[in-house]
Amino acid sequence: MDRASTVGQRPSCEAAARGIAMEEVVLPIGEFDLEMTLESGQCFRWRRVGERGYMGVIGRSVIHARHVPMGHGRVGALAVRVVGGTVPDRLEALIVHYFDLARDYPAILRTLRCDQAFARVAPRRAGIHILRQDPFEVIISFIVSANNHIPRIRRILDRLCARYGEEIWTPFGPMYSFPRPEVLAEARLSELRHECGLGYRDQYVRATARAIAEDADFAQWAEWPTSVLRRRLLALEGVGEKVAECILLFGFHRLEAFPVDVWIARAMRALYFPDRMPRVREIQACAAERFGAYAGIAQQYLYAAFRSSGSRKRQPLPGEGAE
DNA sequence: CTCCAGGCATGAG
DNA sequence: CTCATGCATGGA
Repeated sequence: MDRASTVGQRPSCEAAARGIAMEEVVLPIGEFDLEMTLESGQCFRWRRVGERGYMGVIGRSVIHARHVPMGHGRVGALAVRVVGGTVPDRLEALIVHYFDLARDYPAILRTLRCDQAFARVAPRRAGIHILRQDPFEVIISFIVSANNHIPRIRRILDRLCARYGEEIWTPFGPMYSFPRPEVLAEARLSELRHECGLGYRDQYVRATARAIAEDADFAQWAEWPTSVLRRRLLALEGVGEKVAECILLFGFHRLEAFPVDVWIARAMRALYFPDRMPRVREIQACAAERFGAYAGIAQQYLYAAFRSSGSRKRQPLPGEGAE
């Protein structure tokens, strides 16, 4: 039978049209931990498939990635294939770039661990990488993240993509690209608010989408110095201090950016300000001094350590528990 | 029921 | 400049 006819209305879905027998690319990954990275709160749209697998959208490609443990060695590998959408020319290069696999995270972690307080609570293994996500997706995602729970952020973004993104067929069901700025710019507020569940953030999302859609220079933002870019981000509706840092770190790969949320404030207080709650400015100055150009990576390890250990109530700090 | 979530915009002092 | 308050929503 004619396979292509089943997706005839969507000629762009080459991977789907050819079935899922796409070749699998296997990459060495060192200490990289796919699960920790994808569950670290920097991205919201990857979803678990099976035991060790994850599926997500990178650009117009749907990627399935799974961790492959290697024999008796400590390090494993990453098995990746395209299961929908556009087939990239060089899948391996795309994956190395997206997961930042070429960077020496273990060396960075060793440097960060020179700080004794950090070393006490940080993991020994550099499992979490900073992804190279699409800037616009990160901007909208973290506007949505403000004063919100991660599970709900996920649901809101899923609905946003299903409604305004483009459908990409996969054997696991439909996936969606992230909506383009021009599309969100035209969205109806009531639809954003009630159908997508954005609540009072409806206006922030649309206004920001409009600002970016109308800014012919947006593609150049990635070339701007961090301080200039930070200013520009803060001018977007719904983007404050914390969200701007998240966008710098997760959307523009500025590894010195240091988002301070409630968890990081608790962590930094516990580590460096035991007898008082410092201001955000102090926390950032402290982070810049101690973690320098890789403050953002330190932040991710701190966030992971404190978020997972925290169930609302007073808790022993990670590291001061069982010793 | 209340409280909180990877905060922000706004207005008062 | 700093500080307090309201805010949509839904899970705990």
